[in-house]
Amino acid sequence: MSGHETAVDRLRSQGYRMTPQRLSVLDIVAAHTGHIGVDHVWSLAKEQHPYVDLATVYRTLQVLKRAGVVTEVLIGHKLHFELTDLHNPHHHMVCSSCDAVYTLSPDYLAGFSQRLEAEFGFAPDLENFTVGGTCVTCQQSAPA
Amino acid sequence: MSGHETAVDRLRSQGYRMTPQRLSVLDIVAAHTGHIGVDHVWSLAKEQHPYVDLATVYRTLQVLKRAGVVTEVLIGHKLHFELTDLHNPHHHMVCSSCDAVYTLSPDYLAGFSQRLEAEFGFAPDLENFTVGGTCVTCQQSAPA
DNA sequence: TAACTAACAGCAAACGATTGCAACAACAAA
DNA sequence: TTTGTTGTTGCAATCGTTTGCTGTTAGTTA
Repeated sequence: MSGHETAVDRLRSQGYRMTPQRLSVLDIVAAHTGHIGVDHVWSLAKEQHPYVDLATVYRTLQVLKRAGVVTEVLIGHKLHFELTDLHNPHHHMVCSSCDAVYTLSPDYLAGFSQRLEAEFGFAPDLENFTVGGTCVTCQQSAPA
Repeated sequence: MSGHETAVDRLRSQGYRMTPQRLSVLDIVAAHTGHIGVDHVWSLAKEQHPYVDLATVYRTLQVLKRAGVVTEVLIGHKLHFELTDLHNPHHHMVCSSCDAVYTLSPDYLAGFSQRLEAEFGFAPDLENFTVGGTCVTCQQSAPA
């Protein structure tokens, strides 16, 4: 019905329980193309569970993130989430001027990641990785 | 006396004004070896200016960051700052498990940065860049 | 099926950080 | 030195996010 039995299984196998609220949040993020803001998730969740608390939405999203089911993207000062696409992994570039989000192939960071692992034993969290900076458009419209 | 005339000049040339509060914050960050948390800056600043507000400290640090005088490091959920060392630039790795901070030579990201510039015209803000992840110690003590 | 227990939801309070506003002060120009 | 303008401060309110607590519920066991 929902198409993410695997996600539910992964959650359960890690000792998490499936509650109606969690299923709802998972459905919302899964149904949304691209990243979705927390308050947007909340307002959609309230349509199904009017008494669902914002804290529950936040906690659920962190649980889903920890389980590897969703990916976190920090846009401006707000957290967004998207369904983790195992078949098409990518990182994010976010323009700190206009909040535009660009996806980035893992190729761009593979070498970097391997060097950190090899030389420092440091395992970077690249799944929830975003680089901040300034996009082309904003560089042209507001030169230094 | 303070040893950062250049920093003060840089601020003034960008249209910023030098207030006692700003000088105080700048002195505190400059006198501190390594990164220092915002609340720590505040408590030290209050010794000289008892009525200085936390908002002023935050605003001042953002001004100093925008002017390229200090560098921002996100440790856990708290902002830290250090004097930008033009002679020894570096990035930061932060362990999300134990909050340990490691410095990283710019060499590790030079290629990455150049590719983003060349292929997307995206100018990453590498000066205030931190990679999150798990350090060696925490990987060993808490295996997956 | 009923009983148990660990995890969870809702609520409210707290956290770190940012912002709007009116009084104030730094700097330049006269 | 005085004046004027514009950036800055302190204060309080607010933002987005996290956390402690208590009653509730999912999933297990018998």
